[in-house]
Amino acid sequence: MKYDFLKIENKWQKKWEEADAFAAKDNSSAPKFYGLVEFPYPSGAGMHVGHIKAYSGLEVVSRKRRLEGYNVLFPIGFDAYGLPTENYAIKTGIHPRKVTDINIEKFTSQLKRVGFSFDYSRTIDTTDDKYYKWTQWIFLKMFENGLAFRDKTLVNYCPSCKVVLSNEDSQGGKCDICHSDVVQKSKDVWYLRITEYADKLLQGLDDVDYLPNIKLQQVNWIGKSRGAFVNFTLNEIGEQLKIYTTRPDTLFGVTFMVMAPEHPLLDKYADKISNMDEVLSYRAECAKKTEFERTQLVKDKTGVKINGITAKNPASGKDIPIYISDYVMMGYGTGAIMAVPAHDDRDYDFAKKFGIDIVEVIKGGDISEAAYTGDGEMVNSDFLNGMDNKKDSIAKMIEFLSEKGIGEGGVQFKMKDWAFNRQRYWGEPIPIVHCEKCGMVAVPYDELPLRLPEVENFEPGTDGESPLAKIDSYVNCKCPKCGGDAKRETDTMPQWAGSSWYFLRYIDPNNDSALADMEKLNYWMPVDWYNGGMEHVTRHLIYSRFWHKFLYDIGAVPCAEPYAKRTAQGLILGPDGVKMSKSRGNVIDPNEVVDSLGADVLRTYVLFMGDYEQAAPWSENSVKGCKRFIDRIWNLQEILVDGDEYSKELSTSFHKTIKKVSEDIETLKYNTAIAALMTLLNSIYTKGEINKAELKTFLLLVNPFAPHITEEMWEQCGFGEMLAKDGKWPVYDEAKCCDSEIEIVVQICGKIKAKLMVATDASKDDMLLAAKEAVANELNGKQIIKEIVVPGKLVNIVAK
RNA sequence: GCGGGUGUGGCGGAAUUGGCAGACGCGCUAGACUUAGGAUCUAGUGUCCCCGACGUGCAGGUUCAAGUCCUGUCACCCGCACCA
Repeated sequence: MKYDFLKIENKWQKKWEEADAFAAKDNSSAPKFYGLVEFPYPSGAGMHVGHIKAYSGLEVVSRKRRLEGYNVLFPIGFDAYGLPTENYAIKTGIHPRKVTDINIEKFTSQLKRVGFSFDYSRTIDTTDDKYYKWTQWIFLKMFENGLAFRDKTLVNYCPSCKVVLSNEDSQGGKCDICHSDVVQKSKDVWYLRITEYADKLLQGLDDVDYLPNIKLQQVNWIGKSRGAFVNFTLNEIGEQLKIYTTRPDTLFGVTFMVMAPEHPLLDKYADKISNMDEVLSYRAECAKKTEFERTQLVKDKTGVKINGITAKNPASGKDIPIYISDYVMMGYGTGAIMAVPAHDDRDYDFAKKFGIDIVEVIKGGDISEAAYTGDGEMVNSDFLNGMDNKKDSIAKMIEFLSEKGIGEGGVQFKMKDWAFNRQRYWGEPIPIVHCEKCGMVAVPYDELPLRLPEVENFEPGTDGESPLAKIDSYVNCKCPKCGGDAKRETDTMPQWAGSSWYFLRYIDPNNDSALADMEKLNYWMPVDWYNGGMEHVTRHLIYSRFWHKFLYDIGAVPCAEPYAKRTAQGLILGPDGVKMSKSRGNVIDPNEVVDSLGADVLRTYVLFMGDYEQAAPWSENSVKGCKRFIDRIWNLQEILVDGDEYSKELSTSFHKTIKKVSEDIETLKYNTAIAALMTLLNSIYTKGEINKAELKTFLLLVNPFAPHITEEMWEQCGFGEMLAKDGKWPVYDEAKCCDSEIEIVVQICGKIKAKLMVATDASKDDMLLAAKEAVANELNGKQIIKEIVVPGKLVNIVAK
């Protein structure tokens, strides 16, 4: 009888739903497992095969855990605020709320058709006011604690999307949404002081089990460096110019200084600078450059010498010139540097171009040719001379600076504060009121959620103003503090807000008095295993860890780190080996695969196609292999015989496979787990029959990958009503994992000469004896020099 | 430039501590069944000068034994990028 996958998959999806088969229990004494997958943005295009792969990994783990007796929380939700929906609304005039609801419904039905065992009763939607009430609550807590603040600074601005972008959203100088060039613009923006948590975010990595490359990316992103802050006296005005350096050992080699073009000291002492007009025009030129242009012109240094102000090298006492150049950024360190051309490539290029002295202070290179950035013995450095630059001179110099009161050791981070507002409609309203008398005032907690008002026109203003600014009834309000006339903040939060704490809400999705109940948090947190895309490792993952650490500090959550373990899946490429994209026309629609081959085949294939963590191309042919696998499982019913224990012939294979599959699922090696199941299936067909005990185990092992067919066969064979309810994950006996006899290889000088069977527990001597007998002819007349015996593997005889 | 990763048949990919390279799947070849086969089943399938030799990007090295360890080198991919 042919396997009617459409009918049977539908049948079990309904049964699971009716039986609430995958609901997590809140008051359970069973051990818990919290598996988390990155919740999707419900785009109009519907699900992508990438989603299937991302969810299938932990889906398999979750199903296995349930069979092992765990109380499993495996939830799903929707990260529904964001630009695509808003842009669609602008284009079509359909309200984003409506678009979002339609898309969520579409996604949900697609997820269910794949048979994912999510607990749908806990589904959350970040745009639901019951949810964003708590997003706003967290924001207010941060505001209260001085972590949310407003500042006028240069921001990354996308002229096309008309929004301010965070550094994370404008990597490479391109807008993350529309990919046009980002420009620098001075604007009043909201920031979250994530830098305050830089050290905690770094240290926390020691306590979690993330893939090494994920950790590393976070470490690099946080970018901690050790060095020193040094004050250089400006001769003509007596003021100090503070710099940051990681190389205090080279202080004697400082022959000039460079300030960022935007440095505020320039404006303060404009009257002392004789060529201020030149300075201003250079500054204007830099502001016009996009981030992209600034990084493109890496080689060619530009700058202007500041006439009228010089600095004093605090070590050598020499007077040195000051320049401005856009190779120094206002956003890192202090916005000014000490330049050591002999030992820094950039300073070297600049000095060569502007004809500045180059003084060697570390031996080892040829500074007439290039900067020497290696280590070596200190020279031309007074009290440091003769020392090793790495070992002693840094400490010595910092000591010298502290004594003189002109500097101290310190650290810097590459990570910047998080620009936390967007001039857009479809986002969480920032619950702040601007009052002329009281300044910025928080909306009282009991007025949350501050609901997003209805608007006619979602288009942002040309001046980068939020659409909310056009709604007088929203903007004009009373100050919660003094009761006087005030205006509401009209910017909204960025998309990353709602996703920064969603995993907490799954634990208690309907709570109206707290973001989640503490007792439940205590039971479920932390997330035991979080899987998602590599692309979120520097943004979402850092942001959410930051929020969580803050919530921990104010006592709202019970643990310091949200995710105990984090993994990432590789991309599914198009059949042409290139990243799937609509424009390339190489997109595979998971729904079509479900329709034509079935959900079990789709699920199995995305895990079988290659290394889970590596990118792999979709293959229309290969997927058929998984279809055959599923069909062959169905046909096992034709060779089913009675029997309540494993047959002699297959016992070892079963124990081995249970072991292999159990272990591989825990280490993301789904491809080899499935391969082992295929191998076992082949052995069964070779034998020609399978007994009930064997089939039961086989169905259980396959169930996490292909739940529908295994449920159906479970029922038909009378093993029980529902595998998901009454199945128990099979156990193996280590002692039964190997046969009594094993094949070993006999080598002479490393070349294979024979293969033979020996008892698994044969001694080294027995093995050697058997081996010598097997290759007696070859050894004739030769002198044996060495004999190597590896139990259970091989015998190698070295002979001349 | 810096950091990380990957190079294995026609393809996707397997290979505990160094111990039979190519598991499993696709594709391909031949056969069976069939009105038919893009269904199913059976057998075969790294290469070549095929009783033997050669084979894991390339060149060396260590070892009884190297895909795995060491040195050098090339190519591709990803992340960051004038971070002082």
